[in-house]
Amino acid sequence: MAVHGPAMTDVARLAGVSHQTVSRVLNGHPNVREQTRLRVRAAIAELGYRPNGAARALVTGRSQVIGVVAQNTTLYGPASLLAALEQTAAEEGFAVSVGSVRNLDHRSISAAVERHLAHRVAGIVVIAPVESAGEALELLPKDVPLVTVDGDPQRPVPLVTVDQVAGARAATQHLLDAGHRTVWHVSGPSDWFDSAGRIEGWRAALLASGIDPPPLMHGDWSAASGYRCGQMLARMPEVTAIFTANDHLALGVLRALHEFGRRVPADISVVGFDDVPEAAYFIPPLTTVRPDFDAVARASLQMLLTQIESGIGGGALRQTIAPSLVARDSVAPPRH
Amino acid sequence: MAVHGPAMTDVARLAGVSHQTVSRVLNGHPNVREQTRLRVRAAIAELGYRPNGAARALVTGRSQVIGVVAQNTTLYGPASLLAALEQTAAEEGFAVSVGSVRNLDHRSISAAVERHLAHRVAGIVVIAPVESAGEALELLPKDVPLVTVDGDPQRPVPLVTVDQVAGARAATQHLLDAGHRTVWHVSGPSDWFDSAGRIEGWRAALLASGIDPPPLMHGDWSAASGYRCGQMLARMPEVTAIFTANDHLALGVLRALHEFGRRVPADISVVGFDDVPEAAYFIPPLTTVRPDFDAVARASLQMLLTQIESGIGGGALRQTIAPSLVARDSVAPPRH
DNA sequence: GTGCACTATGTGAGCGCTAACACTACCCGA
DNA sequence: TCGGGTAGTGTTAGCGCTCACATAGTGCAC
Repeated sequence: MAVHGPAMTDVARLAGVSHQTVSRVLNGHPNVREQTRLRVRAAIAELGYRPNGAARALVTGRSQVIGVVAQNTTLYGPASLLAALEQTAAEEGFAVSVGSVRNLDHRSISAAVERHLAHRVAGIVVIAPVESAGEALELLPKDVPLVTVDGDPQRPVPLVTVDQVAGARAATQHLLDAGHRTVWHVSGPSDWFDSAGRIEGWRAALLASGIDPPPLMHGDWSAASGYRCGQMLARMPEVTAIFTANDHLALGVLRALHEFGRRVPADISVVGFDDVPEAAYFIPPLTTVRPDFDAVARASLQMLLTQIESGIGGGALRQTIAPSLVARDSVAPPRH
Repeated sequence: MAVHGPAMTDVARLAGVSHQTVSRVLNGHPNVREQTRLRVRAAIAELGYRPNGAARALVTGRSQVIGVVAQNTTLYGPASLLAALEQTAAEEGFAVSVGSVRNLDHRSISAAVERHLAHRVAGIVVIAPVESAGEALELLPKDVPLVTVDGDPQRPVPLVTVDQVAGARAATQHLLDAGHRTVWHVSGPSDWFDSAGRIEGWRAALLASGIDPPPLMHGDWSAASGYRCGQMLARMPEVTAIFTANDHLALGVLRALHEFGRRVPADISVVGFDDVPEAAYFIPPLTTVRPDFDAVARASLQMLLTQIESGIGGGALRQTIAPSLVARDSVAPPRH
């Protein structure tokens, strides 16, 4: 099938040069006469020549592909990150190959990475938001450029992450500033670093104001679990402010409060995290924390490219992206 | 950098056979003695040998990679589709390379496809929900396996699509069955086939009941546009039933209705489309239409693999996946 | 002019693999 | 007994490209 397109030698013949000169033009080498360069380009255009990435990958040992390992690319955060990563990579001339995994356990991660290595990817980005992923990463070959996103801050692996702690602190402080005596927290799954960071920031903000944190409510990112937690919180008259670990949890909480007749923000204020596009259209519009996924993508790709170019695998760089608070209508002072 | 791993010859040497025998074992060829096969496998395991995909792609002219072209992989539909596609492809031993594009115009699509072709992908899946994408596809080389998802039903290109018409008809009929005199529709962007199909289904259901369709409200998939349309609909006392082209539009509509004091479903019933995970936690829980993304992914991959194996590029197959209605609390009979 | 740096281009090898074919046993029926 | 299949394996030739090196041409100091 597939009539093989023209190869470099065909271009060379048409342009009246050697294949090597064509290669030089393609790779932007100096020491090619302007006139020759033009002739080669013309031949490329005329033949519709397209360089064969596989051949290049074979000889250089690296393809212009970046492998991404992620778990649930349907969630808003991972999906945004993936899209941003792809966009940024494309600008740098890299393609992105996705290897999604069902679980972020040792075996799954290793298998996904192996698959990427078989294709000789130039580097790998692992979106590894849970504890179990960390172990796998340390056992990986050290000679392949690797960056983790939202991974374990404790591990000696290059890491780019949203500053969960700062974001959560800002959210909590925002509620305290509005006059609330304390802030309740509906968290994400306990094994996610994102959750842990948000819990930590929430706790820190309260402690900094001399407030003893109230009991933590555990959710799992889903609106369903937010709803369940919301049903409990709605029945507690002393609750006036809730910070949820993401917007979907907030949605569930909002509905539970609505059902119990607790008005937001008149009776209870709510702050979310993520700023999903719909957050502005919740009832009421949700005040939330917006992580900058583009910045995360740019930073991780930059880190990866540095490794690729310098030929280093696995330094221990670290970069943190500060999120910003987006104030909407779901926060108001408490009524006494 | 990257210490090159062992090659096939290394395995061959260790196993005491020729590299060709190793190749045969790897590719599951017959005519290899069981004992030899075992010896080779042992050598592979001992060396941690991993076949070089680039070399294979070079010689066969096709890599074990499927390219996907999509626009906005942050939207729930495309994201789900992409994830499902990746999952299914992995099961078949294929990797998925994403090439997202900003616009679905001729040039962008072609460029993305070109990028995939440069990597000699085995096949391409284009998620091409708008008119302008169609043109680009017809001009593509005919010798590369290609499947479009949610594309133009009119074009002679293999296509897998959700049955938008049937879904919309079911949604509309569901509202009529509840006793509503007519159903208003907030549509998606007019250049999307998904929109067109949903409009068609809505119209067909009304006409089948002898109802003259009311004016169409144009949205753009976003909650923001749903909100704007909702503000108009909320002020029209005769409106008792609304079908929105997706759940996010419904969310915007719900908020607008809420602000105007129109209760859902007591005063107005609403039905969405997509069944995003949060739909069950809208206020009230949203009745909606659920497309089966997994089925779409499976069907398109199957179609692609058939082409790849048979060496045919571009037949004109067509497959339609029926969506299902998910009834929740946002629909009730009208009050007289 | 000779030597030498420097630019512009060509030549040859080989990356790791598969496809085509060659070769060696061995078994079988005539 | 011998021709001819067939299972199991080896040999060779590239796929299209980059890298290292070889070669020609140019400018310039001595």
